[in-house]
Amino acid sequence: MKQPKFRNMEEFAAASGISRPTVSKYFNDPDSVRPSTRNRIEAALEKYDYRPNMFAMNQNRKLTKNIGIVVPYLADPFFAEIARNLQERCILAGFQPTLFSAHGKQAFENDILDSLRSLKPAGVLMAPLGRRNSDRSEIEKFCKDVPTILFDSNIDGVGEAFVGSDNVSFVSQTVDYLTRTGESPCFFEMTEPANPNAFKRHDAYLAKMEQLGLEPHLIRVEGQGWDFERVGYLGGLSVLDKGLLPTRTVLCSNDRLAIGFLAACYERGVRVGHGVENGLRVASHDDHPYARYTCPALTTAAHDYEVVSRRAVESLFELIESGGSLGQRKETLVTPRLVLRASA
Amino acid sequence: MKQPKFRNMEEFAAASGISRPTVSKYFNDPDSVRPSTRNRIEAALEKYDYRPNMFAMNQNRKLTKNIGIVVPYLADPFFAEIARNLQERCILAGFQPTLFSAHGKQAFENDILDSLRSLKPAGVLMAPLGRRNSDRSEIEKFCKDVPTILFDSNIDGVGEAFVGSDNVSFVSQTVDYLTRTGESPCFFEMTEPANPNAFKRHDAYLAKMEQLGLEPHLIRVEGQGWDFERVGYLGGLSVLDKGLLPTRTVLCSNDRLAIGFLAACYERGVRVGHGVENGLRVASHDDHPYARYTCPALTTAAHDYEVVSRRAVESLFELIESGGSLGQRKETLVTPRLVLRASA
DNA sequence: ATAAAATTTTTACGCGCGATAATTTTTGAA
DNA sequence: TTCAAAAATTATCGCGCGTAAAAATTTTAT
Repeated sequence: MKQPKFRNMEEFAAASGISRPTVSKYFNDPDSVRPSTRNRIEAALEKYDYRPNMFAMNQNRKLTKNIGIVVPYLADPFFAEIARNLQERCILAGFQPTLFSAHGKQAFENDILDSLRSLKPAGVLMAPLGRRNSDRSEIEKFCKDVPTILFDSNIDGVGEAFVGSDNVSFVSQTVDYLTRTGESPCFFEMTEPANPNAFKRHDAYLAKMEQLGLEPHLIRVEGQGWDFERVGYLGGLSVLDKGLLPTRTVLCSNDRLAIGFLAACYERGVRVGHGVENGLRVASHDDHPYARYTCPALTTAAHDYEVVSRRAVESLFELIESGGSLGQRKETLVTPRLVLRASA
Repeated sequence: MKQPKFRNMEEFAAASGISRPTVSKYFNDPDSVRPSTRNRIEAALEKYDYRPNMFAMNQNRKLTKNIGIVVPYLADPFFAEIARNLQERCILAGFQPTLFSAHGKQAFENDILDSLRSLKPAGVLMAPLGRRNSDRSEIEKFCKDVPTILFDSNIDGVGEAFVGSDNVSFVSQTVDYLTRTGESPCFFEMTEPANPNAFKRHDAYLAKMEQLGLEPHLIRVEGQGWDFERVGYLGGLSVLDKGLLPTRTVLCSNDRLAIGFLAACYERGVRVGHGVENGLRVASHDDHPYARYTCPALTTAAHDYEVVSRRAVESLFELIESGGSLGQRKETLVTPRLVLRASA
């Protein structure tokens, strides 16, 4: 059984036989004290179980050990997964990450920026709602105050760096694959996407088709918000019922749309799959955690979650160590990899 | 354009013509000052844009406005959805929620408790990893220090109250429905579930079958961790290939298992659906956000997210207002509702 | 109008820790 | 052993705000 807790650092320092400023230094950075004293402090820590008051700690520190992680929509498993990854890396580096989700709404995103300011974070990792949905001027102001790395979705010139997957490569790989193995695809997308990467993929599809000397076909379905599966499902039903598919190969802008589209195909009895007689081929982008459990399993281009999150955190630490400015805004694009499954 | 920010409350108070202690009172509880002075402060707030330093604020306050929300696994859309719901409610009530995920690991869960202590939260909403996976004694100690409401998964006697869905009712409804519309189901589950509700559902299945005078059949598949879809998929393949299904009606312990199982059925060409010739019927529990996009769409019993989150937050506020103890530990079980789709 | 009640102002202290400067001790190399 | 560099100690402030008590003011009731 451990000693009753101390009321403050003074008492703990006394009990461990070290002066308070040294203990304070230790908590700020354990490596900043001599190994022998570090051991003594850690021995006392084992014995007595004391934790500094984080409010008092952060009040006067120029730089806290807090890190903010902001995602646009946490109920999207893609963001849940990458947020988990980022959090773990921050903790391992001795920081204390706090997770925020804008839940798809600009008002929340702005509220989060306010909350973040009062956290006085050493740095922020932010995946914004995107160019069209974020309040650019607010985010810009925020990035002037707080060292911020954008990830997943870029806003030109905002933040000290950007790390994300290469949307052009996503589309290029899938279109290439589909074209080589059969008919080239039409592109299934939302008319008003919530996800900003959708625009880049749209452009990349048109460019790639032009490069290949092929005629592009866009299938644009109605719907807004973040309920992509629903949009893909309803749009899919409508497209199938009206016979609007210009090709038998469909490339969806993202996996969540594809999940809905495949559900629509199943419901209408439309067969889907690579090598399926008279079947549709369906492919997509992201490698959503559920992409391998669709029917049939989804051929898609996969984010390299591991590399994206590692690079983002590395960039942030570099930024923090540099004192808040990197001089040059750096954009890192991680190359996705094609994952072949049964759907195309 | 707003004034350059003030360095502290003193300056803001001076600029707004109110004394600092009164301003302090206002930030602690806007209703504790006279309406006329409240208006004056809020007018100044509009004009000058000042926010109190949250670290200095919380340092001496006995009770902060912080609320901790802890879930076992944020990448599970069920928890993502309910966390979102809880967060919104807390914000509306003027609290500042902070979200934590244990990522399925006991060590993380314990770390979170430590972080929470130093947040000095007014209260905590916690969905623990569960009786078998949580460190009961640690959570118990924590609940003694911090007013805590458990939700989703109960640990007997721990916390001031529990709010969750009624697992018995889940199973009772699905078994009843399946039995009335055809053959009664076998029960598809994991041998070592990560999710504690699985045990309750297991027991409820056996009890229900006994009550109906029917013979229960358990199909228990190997696998551990939180990758339920994978477990359901691999287990499904194995069961189908070995012809181990005792009945043509399968009730899965939860939707994520069912998603994997349905993928296995699809891959093996096993037809599934209500009214499908020679088809399997598959049903489940939770109404996972993706349950309507499986192939076929999943018949399931649905959590009432809305009610569970509302009740949990209500209980917490009651607990906070009562000063940290309700006297009697209250357990609230919300009744799920059957959602009929194509799979059964 | 006057007394009583409610609210605000004034004044002052303390919280727990970060930070600094001056002093003393320890370390490690010559 | 000697001495300079490195580290720890002592002493002392200040941060921004909560909080408490007493005095002054405003509001409400009579």
